[in-house]
Amino acid sequence: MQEESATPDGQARRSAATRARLLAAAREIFAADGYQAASTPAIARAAGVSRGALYHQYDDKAALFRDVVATMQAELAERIDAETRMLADDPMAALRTGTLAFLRAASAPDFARIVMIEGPAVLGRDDWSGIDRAAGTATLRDGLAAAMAAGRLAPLPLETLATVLSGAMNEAALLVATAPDPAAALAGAATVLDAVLDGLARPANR
Amino acid sequence: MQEESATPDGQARRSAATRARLLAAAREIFAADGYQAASTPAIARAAGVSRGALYHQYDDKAALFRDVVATMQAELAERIDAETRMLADDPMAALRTGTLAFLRAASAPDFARIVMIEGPAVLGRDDWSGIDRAAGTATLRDGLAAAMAAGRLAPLPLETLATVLSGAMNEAALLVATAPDPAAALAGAATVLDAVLDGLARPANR
DNA sequence: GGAAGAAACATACAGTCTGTATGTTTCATG
DNA sequence: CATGAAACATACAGACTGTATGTTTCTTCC
Repeated sequence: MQEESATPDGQARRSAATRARLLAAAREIFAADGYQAASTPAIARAAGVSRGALYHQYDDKAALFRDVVATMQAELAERIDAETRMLADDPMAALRTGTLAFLRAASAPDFARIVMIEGPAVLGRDDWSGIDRAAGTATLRDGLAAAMAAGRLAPLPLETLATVLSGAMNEAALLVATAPDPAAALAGAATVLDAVLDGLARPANR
Repeated sequence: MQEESATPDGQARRSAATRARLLAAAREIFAADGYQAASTPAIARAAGVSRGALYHQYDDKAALFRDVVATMQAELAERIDAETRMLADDPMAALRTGTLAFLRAASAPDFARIVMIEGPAVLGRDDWSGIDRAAGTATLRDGLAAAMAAGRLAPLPLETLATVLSGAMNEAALLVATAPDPAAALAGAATVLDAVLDGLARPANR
């Protein structure tokens, strides 16, 4: 039933393999050099394919970058989902756990630079928001909706709240990513974000 | 005693004039096309100077962009300062007023794109944070420190709190900037941000 | 007031990159 | 196995950035 590990032989497999090589190489080079300084010759060389193969698989450099961003966002969402799935009955606990999981994953240097710093600039704010809403913020929005429905969270416009909190969490992750002492920074960021959530929380019986 | 309007004649005035022309032209073109697509030939042409003049005044394209960002940040900080200066005795009111002033100013399309979206990507996160800390976030941090000192705000690590709230406010401004109904979006964003601040507030007598 | 030096500006050039156009190999299919 | 298409490789045109070199304008000092 799985479609990924089924190793579809032939051209499909060939294409998938080069795309995978390009994705891995691009991710590394984009993270190290930034979008603008990452040249397509360098990426193709690192991937072990020609530049022609790159332009056959992707419309342009931005499309390759977009695929990298979408892949990383999907990986992150999956990871957070896995950590919060078992907490469906306690929405506030799920939010707190999800926040911590997000901080840990999103503060990885490559994620911070590629997805959060360069993503909006390269893809444009709208396109980037679409990817983010489909992956990262979706999880957050669902969590907030659940908490609000359970009366554990102050009633506020959901989309706006999700966006604002997402911004706060992104900035916190970037802070952790560049901190000299990441562990301490992560603890501090978690404390502040928990305080923000607490401030918006409502007691269980009301 | 004024040094700006004193029209320093000669070469200093000549340089200042070309820099001003370049700044204005660059601001417009960066806002319209983005950093990457904004070519130095186009900027020089729009400013009415040669490309040589541009490279004489600035080390490279990024330095010109940096000057644009710093100028816009300084303008914003000055504007917020002016609106909150008279509220020094009520720190929470100053924070709320400042938030609204920030949302109004930072949701201008050119500010959103140049300073908030492209700034970190072009200048690098650290350099951008330095400019932001010197201008925008400084005002916020001072306001938070005052409120905390007065016991009106939950005691939290100041720098982290300022960064996190700054992220929330930036994201809110971007939301307003691209909203179909900016007035409504601004009201919603202000409501959410006020709720966040309220959640962190402490009663006056304690 | 004029000559020497520096600052501001303009032009020309080298190197690199992006995206496309054209050619070649590998695979699918009847 | 021959035909067509997909995947890949190479060659090319156009554009841009940053620098090097040349010219004009101002300053300064004798």
